[in-house]
Amino acid sequence: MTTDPPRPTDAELEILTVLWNRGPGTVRDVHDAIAARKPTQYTTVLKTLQIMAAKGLVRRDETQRAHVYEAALPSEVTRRQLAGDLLTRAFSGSARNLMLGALSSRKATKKELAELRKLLDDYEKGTV
Amino acid sequence: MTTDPPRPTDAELEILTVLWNRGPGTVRDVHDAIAARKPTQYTTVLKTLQIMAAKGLVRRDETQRAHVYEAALPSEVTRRQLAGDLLTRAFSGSARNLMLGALSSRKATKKELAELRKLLDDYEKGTV
DNA sequence: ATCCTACTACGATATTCTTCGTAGTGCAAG
DNA sequence: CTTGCACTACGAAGAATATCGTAGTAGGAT
Repeated sequence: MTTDPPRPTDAELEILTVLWNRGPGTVRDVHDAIAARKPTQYTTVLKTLQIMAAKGLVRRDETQRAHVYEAALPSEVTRRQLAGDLLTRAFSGSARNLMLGALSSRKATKKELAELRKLLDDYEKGTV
Repeated sequence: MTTDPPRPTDAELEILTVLWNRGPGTVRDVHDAIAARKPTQYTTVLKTLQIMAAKGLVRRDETQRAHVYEAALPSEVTRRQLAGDLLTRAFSGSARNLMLGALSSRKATKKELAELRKLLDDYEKGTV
């Protein structure tokens, strides 16, 4: 039995987001995506990806000279972990209060509220 | 204009939770609450509270020999910050997906789902 | 006055996080 | 073959985190 990968750090989550959005990619791919938004050295991304591989957060395919990295877990699983973690640590398990915090952190559109209602319905039906 | 206090760390959040639940208290108070759940040295809590005071996460009343600490911000504000932060960093701003993550991290009761629906209604009415 | 206890202050350590520079290597172009 | 480039490996350093031990002090009890 292997242990679950630990909760990703901020920098790691940023990289995971790129891998989730674009699918598996090389360090170059990830770096380009991140450097487009903030100045970052190539080797910083490389090193972080190596650490993430050691932690089991990403898998690495070394058959090519430029290794190809892939998120070890689908975004849903990691997100569930993060949401559940915050729910426990900061909200004493109250989903209601977590949602309230999220909603009040910024304006929610009517469309989003409708989505949320539908989600509750689907959840109750077991559709999701 | 003062800067907002930074996002609390795990250990800091644990202490804030005690202060939110019990109101202002001494290091002794906080330590007793935490040590009841996991072995922790008194001075660890003391040191962390001192650091938190320096960061502005808590306020300190030194008029008594045993200083009295108080959360600098109400739980709602810090929680909003944390929820908003996770919403942005891990969920690309999708409240729907954050809620899905929270719900799927553990079973939700019928009562809780009702609470959530009511929250959406209240939010739409501006009641909350 | 002396002693004991509870308290604060603070240094120190180990670990993690984040970033970056340097060194080494394989490969393709000339 | 030689050169240059893109890539990996890795050490290092600085900041943040988390924990604990020691030293010093205030104040009440004897």
